[in-house]
Amino acid sequence: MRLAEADFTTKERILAAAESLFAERGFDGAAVRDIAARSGLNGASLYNHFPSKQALYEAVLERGIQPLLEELVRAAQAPGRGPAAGGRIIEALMAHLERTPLVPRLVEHEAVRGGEHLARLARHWIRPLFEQGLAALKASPDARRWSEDELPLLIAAYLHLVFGHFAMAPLLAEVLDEDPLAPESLARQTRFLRKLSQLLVGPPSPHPEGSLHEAQ
Amino acid sequence: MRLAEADFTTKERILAAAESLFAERGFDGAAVRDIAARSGLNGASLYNHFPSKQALYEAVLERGIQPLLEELVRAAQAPGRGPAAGGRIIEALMAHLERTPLVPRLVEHEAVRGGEHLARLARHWIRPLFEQGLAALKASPDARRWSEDELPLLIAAYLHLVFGHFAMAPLLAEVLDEDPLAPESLARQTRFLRKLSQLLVGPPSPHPEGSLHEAQ
Amino acid sequence: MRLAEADFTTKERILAAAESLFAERGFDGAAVRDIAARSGLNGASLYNHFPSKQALYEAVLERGIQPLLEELVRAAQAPGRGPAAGGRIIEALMAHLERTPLVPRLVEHEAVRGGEHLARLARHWIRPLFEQGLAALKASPDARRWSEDELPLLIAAYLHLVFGHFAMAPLLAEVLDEDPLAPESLARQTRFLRKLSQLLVGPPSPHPEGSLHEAQ
Amino acid sequence: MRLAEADFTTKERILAAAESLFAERGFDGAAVRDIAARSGLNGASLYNHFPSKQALYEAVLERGIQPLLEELVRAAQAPGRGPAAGGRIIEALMAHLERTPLVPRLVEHEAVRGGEHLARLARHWIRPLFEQGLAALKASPDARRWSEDELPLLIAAYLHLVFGHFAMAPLLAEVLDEDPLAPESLARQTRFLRKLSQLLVGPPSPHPEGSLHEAQ
DNA sequence: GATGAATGAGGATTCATTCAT
DNA sequence: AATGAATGAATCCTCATTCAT
Repeated sequence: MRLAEADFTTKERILAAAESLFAERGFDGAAVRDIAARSGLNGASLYNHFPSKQALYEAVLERGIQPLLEELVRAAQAPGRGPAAGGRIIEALMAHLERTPLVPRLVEHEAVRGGEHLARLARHWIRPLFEQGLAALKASPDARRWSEDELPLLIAAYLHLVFGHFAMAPLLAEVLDEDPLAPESLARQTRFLRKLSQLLVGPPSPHPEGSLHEAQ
Repeated sequence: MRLAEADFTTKERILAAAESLFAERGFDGAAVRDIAARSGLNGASLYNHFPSKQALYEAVLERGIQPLLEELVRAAQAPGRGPAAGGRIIEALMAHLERTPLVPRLVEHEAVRGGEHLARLARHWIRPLFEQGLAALKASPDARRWSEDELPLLIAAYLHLVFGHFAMAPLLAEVLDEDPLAPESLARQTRFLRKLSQLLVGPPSPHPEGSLHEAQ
Repeated sequence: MRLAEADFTTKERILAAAESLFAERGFDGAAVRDIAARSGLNGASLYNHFPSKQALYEAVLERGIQPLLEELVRAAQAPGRGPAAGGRIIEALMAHLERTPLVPRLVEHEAVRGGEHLARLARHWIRPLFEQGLAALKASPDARRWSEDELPLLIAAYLHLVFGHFAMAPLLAEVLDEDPLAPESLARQTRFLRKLSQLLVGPPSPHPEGSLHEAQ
Repeated sequence: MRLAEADFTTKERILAAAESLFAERGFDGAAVRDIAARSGLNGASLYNHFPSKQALYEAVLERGIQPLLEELVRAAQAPGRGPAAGGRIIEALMAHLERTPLVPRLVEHEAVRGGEHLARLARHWIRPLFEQGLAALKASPDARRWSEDELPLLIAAYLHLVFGHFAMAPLLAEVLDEDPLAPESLARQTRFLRKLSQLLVGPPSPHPEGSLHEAQ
C-alpha cells in the first residue's frame, strides 16, 4: 500500500512536471531529463513509470483533456437549455481551466504543429465537443441569427477565445502588463466572455448598454 | 546584378523553407539540416547566409510580422473611422494573412512557449498593435457598450479569432473536414468575423437578422 | 565500494587518456571522441564524467600540476637549506616528472598559447613556485653572485631547463637519437643539471674540474 | 611588375598573419579563415597563394627557421673561436629572435606535438645546429669541464634557455609582471645568459663576483 | 523503484577546400 | 587575384533510451 501510493505519487509528479515542460517548450523542446529532474528523479527512473517520451506525452494530453471534456459534457447537459446555457458553459469552462491552465497550451502546441497525434486528438476529443456545441446552438432560439454553416465557425470562435486566453498567456502578460492567469484577470475575462456571448447568441437587445452592464 | 539576384533568391528560399518548418515544428523541432535541405542546400551552406539558427529564426519572425504590422497600420489609418472601420481592418488582415498563412503559427508558437524572444515580439510588434486598436475603439461611438477595462480584452479577442483560425488550421481541418486556408473557407471566415464584429462593436440593431444578413 | 571504485577507474582512465592526447596535440587538436575512444568509451559517455571538454582539460591540468607543486614545496621545505638544496630540489623534480612526463608538455602547450586558462595557471601555480624559489635563493650564500633582478631569470632558467627536457622530448628524441624519457637519459640529465646547478649557485671552485667531476 | 609586387606583398601578409596565428594557437587551433581575415583576405583567396593549410604552415616554419639557422651559422663562423664565442653567439641569437620573436613558439608547438613535420624539422634544421654547436664546444678549451656525453645536453640547455624565454613569454609575462619581449627585458636576459655562459663554459674564475659583474 | 553509466543517433556549428564568377 | 557560395567531414555536445546494480 505504501509502495503503491508512493508510485502513484511519483507518477503524478512526473505527469505534472511533464505537463509544465511540454506546455512551455513543446514536445521537441522538452527533454526527458529535465522532466525527470523537475520530478525529483533521475532521467532513467522515469522509464520505470512510462515506457517512452511519446507515451508520457500522450498521458499528459489525456490527463489534461479528458477531465476538460467531461466538464464540458456535464455543463452542457445541466438542466436549462435556455439562452443562459452559453454563459454557464463558459463559466464552467473557465473555472475548470483556472485549475489546469496549461492544458490549452498543450492543445495549442499540438494543434499548431499538426502532429501525428493531432488526428486522434481531433477525432476523439475535439469533434464530439463540436458536435455537442452544434446541437446546443441549434436548439437555442437566439442563435437563429447565425446560418447553419456559420455555426461551426461560432464554436471555433469560442474555442479560440477561451483557449487563446490561456494558451497565449505569456504573450498577453507582456502586452497587458498583468498576469492573465491571476484570479481577477480570469474573473474579468469570464465576465467579458459572458457579455460577448450575450451579444453573439443572446436575444436582440433594444437598449444593450443598460441591460448588459447589469447582466454580469 | 546577377549575383545579387541569386543571393537574394537563395536567402529568400532559406527564409521560406525556415518559415514553413518553424511553423510546422517550432524552433526546437525544426532541424537546420531539414531547412537547408528544403532550400536545396547542404546543411553547412545555410551558414553562409545566416550566422545561426537563432538568427534565422528571428529573421523569419521579422519577415513575417513586419509586413503584417504595416498592413494593419495602413488599414487602420485609412479614411473613414466610422463603424465600418472594424470590418475593413478585419478584411485587410484576413487578406494579408491569406498570403502569409504561416505567420500566425509562428507567432502562436512563440507566444505559447514564452521564449526569450517573446518580450521583444510583444513590445515592438504586438503592443503598438494593441494601442492602435485601443485608440480606434475609443473613437468609435458604438464601442461605448464596452467599459474601458474591457477594451483590451476585446482587442485580444480579435487577435485570438483571427490568428486562431490560421494557427489552429491543422486542428480545424481535422474537425471541420475542410481546409481552413482554402479561399472559400477564408472568405466565409471573413464574412463571419465581420458579422461578429458588427454585433460586438456595431450599432445596436433592433432587428438584427434581416439587416445583418444583408450587411455582408 | 565496488561502484565507487569503478567510477574512479573510469574517470581516471579518461583523465589519463585526455592527458596524453592533450599533451600530444594540444587542446584544439585533441578530439573528445579520440579521448573517449582511448578510454574505451563511446564519445557520449565521456560526458557522464565531465561536463565539457574545457572542464576535462582543466581537470587534467589540475591533476598534473597540483602534485608537482606539492612535491616542490615538500622538497624545498626539507631540512638543509645549504648549497645542496638546489641539487635536492632538482632531483626531486626530475624524479617526480619521470612519473608524470607529460605534464611539462601540457604546461608548455598552455604557456605557449597564452590561453585564458594561463592567468590562473600562472597566478595559482607558477607564481608561488617562483616566490618560493626566490626565497630559497636569497637565503643561499652562494647565490650572491647573482644580483637581485637576475634571480627571477635564474629561476625561469631552471624552469626552462627541467621542463624543456620533458616538453621537447619528441624533438630531442629525433636529434639525439635516443629517448629523452628513458631512465638512463633522465639519470644523465639529472646529473647534468646538478652539475650545472653547482656552477651557477654553488661555491666558487678554485679547481672546478677535479672537484666537480667527483661531485655527482 | 605592379601585380607581381602586389602578390609578393599579399603572400608576405599571409605569412605574417599565419605566423602569429600558428604561434598563438598551434596548427589545429588556427583557422584558415582567421589567417585570411588577418591578412585582409577572404578565406578562399588564400588558396590563390598557398595550396593548402599544411603548405602554408610549412612555409611559415621555413620562413622563420631558415634565417635563424643562417644567423647562427654566420655567428659561429665569425672569427674568434675563443671563449668569447659562446657569448657572441648568444648575443646574435637573441638579437635575431628579438626581430622574430614568434619563431620559438612555432618551434615549441611543433616540438611539443611531435607532429609528422617534426622529423624533417629535426633533421634539416635542429641537428645541424647541434652539430655545429658540438664542434664549437669541443674546440673550446674551457668546455673541458664537460664530458663528451654531456655536451649534447649542454647544447640542449642553451636551446631551452633561449627558446624558452621566447616561447613561454605569455606565461612569464603573467609571472614576472613584465613583458619578456620588451627591449629592456631582452637586454637583461641577454646579459644574464652571457653571465651564465661564462659560468658554464668560461674559464674557472677565482673571484667570480667582481670580474663577472663587469663582464657584461 | 532508483540510479550511474553507456550508447547510437542526431543536432548545431566549424572547417578546409573547391568552384564559378 | 579575389570572393561568395557550396560542401563533406569533423567537432562538441544533447538526447532518448537501455542496462547492471
